[in-house]
Amino acid sequence: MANNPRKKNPPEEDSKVIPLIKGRRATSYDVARLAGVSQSAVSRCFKPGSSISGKMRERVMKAAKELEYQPNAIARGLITQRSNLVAVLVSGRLNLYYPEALFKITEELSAAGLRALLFTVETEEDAEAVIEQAWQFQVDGVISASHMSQEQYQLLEKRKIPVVFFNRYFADHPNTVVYCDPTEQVEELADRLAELGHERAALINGPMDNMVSRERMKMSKSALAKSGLKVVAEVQGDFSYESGAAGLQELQQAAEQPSVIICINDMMAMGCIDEARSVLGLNVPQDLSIISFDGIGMSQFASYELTTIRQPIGRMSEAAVRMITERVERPDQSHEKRVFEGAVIQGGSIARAPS
Amino acid sequence: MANNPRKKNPPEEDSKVIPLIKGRRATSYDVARLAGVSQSAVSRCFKPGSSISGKMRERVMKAAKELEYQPNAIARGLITQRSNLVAVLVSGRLNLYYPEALFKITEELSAAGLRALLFTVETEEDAEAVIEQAWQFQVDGVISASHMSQEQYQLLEKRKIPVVFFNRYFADHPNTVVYCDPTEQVEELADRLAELGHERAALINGPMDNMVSRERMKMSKSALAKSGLKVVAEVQGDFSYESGAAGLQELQQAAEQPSVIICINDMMAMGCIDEARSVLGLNVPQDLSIISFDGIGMSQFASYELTTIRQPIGRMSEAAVRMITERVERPDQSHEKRVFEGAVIQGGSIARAPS
DNA sequence: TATAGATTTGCATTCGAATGCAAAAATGCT
DNA sequence: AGCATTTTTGCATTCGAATGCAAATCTATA
Repeated sequence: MANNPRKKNPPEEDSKVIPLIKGRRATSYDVARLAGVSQSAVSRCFKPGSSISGKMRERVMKAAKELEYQPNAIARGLITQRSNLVAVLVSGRLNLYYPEALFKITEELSAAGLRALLFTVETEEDAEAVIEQAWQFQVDGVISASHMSQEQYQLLEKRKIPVVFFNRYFADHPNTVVYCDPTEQVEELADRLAELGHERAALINGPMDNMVSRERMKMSKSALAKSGLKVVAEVQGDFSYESGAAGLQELQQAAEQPSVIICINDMMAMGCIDEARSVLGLNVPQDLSIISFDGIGMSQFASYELTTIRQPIGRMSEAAVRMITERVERPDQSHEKRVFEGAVIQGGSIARAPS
Repeated sequence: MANNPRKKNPPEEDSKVIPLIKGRRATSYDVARLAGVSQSAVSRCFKPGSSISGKMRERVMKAAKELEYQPNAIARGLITQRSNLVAVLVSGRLNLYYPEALFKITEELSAAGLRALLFTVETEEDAEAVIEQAWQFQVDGVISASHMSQEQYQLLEKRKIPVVFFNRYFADHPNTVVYCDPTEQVEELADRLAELGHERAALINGPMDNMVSRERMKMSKSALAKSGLKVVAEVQGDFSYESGAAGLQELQQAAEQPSVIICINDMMAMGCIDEARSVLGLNVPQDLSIISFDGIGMSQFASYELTTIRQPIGRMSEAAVRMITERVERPDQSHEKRVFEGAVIQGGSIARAPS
């Protein structure tokens, strides 16, 4: 093609005027030509903080508007080595708590001038593939609210891609984390349960390969112990509504029956409540108290009104985005772990223990 | 920098060997150098269908593995004019039906070798900004499940960015659409209601600026009329749980009370049921029947067990992705509208009309 | 008005991979 | 083996914006 504005050595034939090919997207060269300035000038106009005179800016902007020019983020990314893309890894299946966080994170990223490249990750094998994809797309950072092995994390570190973990972290490895620690609130609730005369509790846990799940289980047990409640049984679910219902059924087998059940997330608590009411014919909370974790929107629907421990998702999402932008700017700064407190939502799913 | 492998006219100083700078990401040149071949060869190895001998491929791949080389999708996008990015526009706030579709769409895109660039859009002004962003990032296409004005759509068309609408379309403008048409199912349900002795229905509508909402309202009314039911009142909500509850309260003012309420989506139906039971002390379905649209996962929780019309979200998402890939390949092919039927979920939220 | 200093502008190159074309190598055929 | 084909390979250029550096213009001062 001879019609390249940047041809370096056009031996004979000189600068044919290239009409803007109909339908072709305008480039900085097109704008430059129309405004009668250099391409550099156009570039500088679109980069805040560049040295440009008012007159020039005006001329360029006028031409840019006429051609509907917007800088090509791909080309820019190539030269600046910044894609302005952040990979967001979420797990969708089981927990409605993710969408809430996801939308918030996306909005915050957007406000920070970054775009969310969304990946769904259900297993560690998924994570493997996703990490390679993210690497190919030169993402500036990763926000992970899903599965990721330590090796996978280390690979990202080695590649100098900042990672912020959302509600999970590696204890024996420095990392940047946003986290909600509901320990105090669990203790508060355990106290409250003791006051209400409860003595026997059961747990419906989440998957044991999940950190949040393990932590919540641990803190629940120790809080219960501290308040003098006994754990009479525990079963395992997978965070889903169905597994909450199934968990309650399984608990029926226990030698000693609990008067209160701690569900490791809201979704299972809802399954548990529904099963208790509609299958076992129990009244919640009169016959059986239930508490849980997360505080997702649905948990306060009138059918459930869970007494639960809310995570401040909005603030956590904000923090995650702030942390990722900071790490993108200064990759070598030290790691940080931001821990938020939970907040008890006084719902209607606990009551005095039946006598 | 003299250490550029591609320097074109290095007059005196000749090809210094450039050590791979520690930590720098490997490029196709690094791989080429290590394997002792040309950069083109490396490029061809990573492009399926290129003419490459087995021996060469092997050598290159070995070097690539050693350097952990993965092609730079940004650079590739610049030259091929394909970013492999698809903007996905969703509205998060009100309807849990979006996350379900969003995750499915993301997975399908991924399977098709495309990445989802996620944008949350709550208003048409948002859409404006989002469209510019998507344009800057050279997205190959847009899947829109949210607000978008006809002007905005035309702007995208003019820019030759294929758009697939998810559950919305412009009637007087050709466009590519995935859509669920529950007309038959509404008629089926209306018939069923008539059989159950219902005579008076009320509607809780969604926002009138929303097409799905308007269509569902219209088809509900005509189905009810056809089956001989009278619409005694209608109120407007905003798709949210709360607005369903409020809607029911508002309906209490009506001169004639309905024995069945049609909610334009599940979320409002859930609000409506909860309000009926816990505030008005009504039994659903004995005192009041309720039907709705969407068939989101929650609608089948035991507390609700909605009789609703499910959209085949999985198949719709698949179709949306297939359509976007087709339009990316052949931008000038004619528009297509894929209409899926709904499916009645026989829940427990309707019963014989009270006498 | 001349000149030093500050500011603005343009030139040329760069980022990393893809690709048309021609040269080189491999293959088939007589 | 010799020549015509076919297949591989490499060279050079391209995509679009950013930027270091030098040239050009403007401003301030004597």
